[in-house]
Amino acid sequence: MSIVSILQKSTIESLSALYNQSFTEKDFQINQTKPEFEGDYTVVMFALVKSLKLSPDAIGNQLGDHLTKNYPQYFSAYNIIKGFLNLTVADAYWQELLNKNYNDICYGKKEMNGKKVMVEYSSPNTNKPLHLGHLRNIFLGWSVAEILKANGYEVVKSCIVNDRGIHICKSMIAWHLFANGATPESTGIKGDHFVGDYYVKFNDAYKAEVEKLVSEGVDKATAEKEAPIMKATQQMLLDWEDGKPEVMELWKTMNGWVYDGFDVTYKNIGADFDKIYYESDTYLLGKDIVKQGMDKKVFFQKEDGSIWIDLTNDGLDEKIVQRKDGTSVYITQDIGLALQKYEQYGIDQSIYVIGNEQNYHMKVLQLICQKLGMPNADNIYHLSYGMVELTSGKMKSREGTVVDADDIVDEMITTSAQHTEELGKVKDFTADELKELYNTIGLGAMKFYLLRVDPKKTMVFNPTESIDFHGFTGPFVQYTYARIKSILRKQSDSGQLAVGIDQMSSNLLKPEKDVIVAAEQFPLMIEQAAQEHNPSVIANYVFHLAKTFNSFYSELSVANAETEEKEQLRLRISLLTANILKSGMQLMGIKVPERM
RNA sequence: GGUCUGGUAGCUCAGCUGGAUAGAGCAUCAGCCUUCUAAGCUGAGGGUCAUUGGUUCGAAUCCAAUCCAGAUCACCA
Repeated sequence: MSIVSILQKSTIESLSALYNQSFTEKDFQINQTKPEFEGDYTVVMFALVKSLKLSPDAIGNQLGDHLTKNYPQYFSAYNIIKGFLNLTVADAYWQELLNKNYNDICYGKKEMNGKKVMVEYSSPNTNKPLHLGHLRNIFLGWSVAEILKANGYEVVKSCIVNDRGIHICKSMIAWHLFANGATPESTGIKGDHFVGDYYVKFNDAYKAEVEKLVSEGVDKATAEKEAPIMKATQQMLLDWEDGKPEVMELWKTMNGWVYDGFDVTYKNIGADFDKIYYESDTYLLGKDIVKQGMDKKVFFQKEDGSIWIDLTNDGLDEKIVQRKDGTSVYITQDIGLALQKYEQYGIDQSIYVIGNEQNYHMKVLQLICQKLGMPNADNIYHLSYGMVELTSGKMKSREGTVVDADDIVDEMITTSAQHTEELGKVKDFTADELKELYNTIGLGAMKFYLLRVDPKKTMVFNPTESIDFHGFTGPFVQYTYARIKSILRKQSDSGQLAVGIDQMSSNLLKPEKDVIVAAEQFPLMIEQAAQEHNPSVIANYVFHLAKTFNSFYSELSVANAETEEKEQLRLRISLLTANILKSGMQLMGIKVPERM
């Protein structure tokens, strides 16, 4: 149990003993004591004043007295300042916490709880390579999956690949027209980029055709419809739906190139999936559901034959679920897939990592699932994240301001290599070791930068800032870890960690205690991060712990401690910190190096 | 126009289930490497928490209105 819970419980018990009144945790507030005051945790008295009809200071005195007398193993001293009861937590508590957990690499993680969650993330189109926005999505999805695992959930990581449709046909047509049989192999271009280039070529050609038509006197709307390349694309989509062999062949080949490219990127950044869905398999799902929905009178048909749902009572509009020609729309297959996920995996919760531009869509999807009575509809959760913008504004593919995922990752790794070489601390590393280190640092910087911000907020990507390795960054935390490992290596050589220190003869010094206090909060942070589906909780925490440790490191020596006992204590503090930094970073998909 | 987000230091962000003098990092300035890794540490300056009203012993935090920015409201996906 955390010290905050202990304090809550014992305060409730004390208040009941003192005043014969019962309270709950919600009746008073507990905060960490501000550094300028004496104490570790603070009970705020004001909320109790009304029901107890006593002054804040009077309650504080009686409560502080009672707590220190009856729970001496937890609270050793108190003071009252302006209605705030500041309690000093007994060294024995911190001591015990440290001794119990210092060597536990699973510290903070929970037992399996028997619940299953699916996290869907990444979900790319197969007509262009991944970009910075996908990276935020992927890192978020992966991290949330890890955080849920740490909280005891079984997690299935999934991905829906948008591999069909008019936009895919665009790059196919462009390849057909302009490639002269070129392939990724023949050009040496990575498959996803190769296909993406033809998507761009399509748009260029299309634009030129439209302009030409307009200059010939055709009005713009007609020109956009009648441009030959667009008509060819639409024909290709029909051919695809008919399963025309040569179209299917081209489609498979080009998607294959894209998947080869994606695989490389995923591997580089350490992303993976347990289940991949393809839209070409799922796009017909949901047709049965439309029928069922009609029977249940959830849906209704208009005179032209199209099928709709009326969501006006829920503050939304009417939404189409099937076109008048009987084909299904985007949301219909989503309903089908939502049900399929549940049927295949029996998941208790279904998380969708999707940008906030689809808030409306996801709200509609959940409402429809609920109205259809789908078993887990209430447990659909849209992890809605904000767009990544540049300092110059939004990324726009048409203006070529999109930051490519492979490019930015390469850049981060190159920068980490330069930086590491300048510092010259790992000159004895082999080429392979160096490569691994550069990857660890570069990717660590990248992931930390994207995960440290609250997911739901729009964030600004500043290239210069993102490759900074100082301060609130991944490399800072990695560096702190490497420093600790350096201490531990030296000490374990001399077998130091064997000696017990269950009884301390001297008090904890401030820097020592600060680190333990921070370490004690790790389990709460894992819980909070899971509740909020928010990896930035972990990023902020891990940074705070690393910072606290660095202060400790600069003020006190482990190797040359005043006494044997202090040396042991500090070794344990160091080991505990290292373990937490490692598992905390792991929750964000970031590795930590033994040396850097 | 309807709905939903957001507005905190020069910049990027914490804090938002109400509590003490609003915190970090970057940038700027001043110190600290003969002692466990200076990718570090210590300190300084920097704020009308968009604005106005309300609720409260107490508001960056809750409520209302206003201003500003963004998203969305397709028989597109």
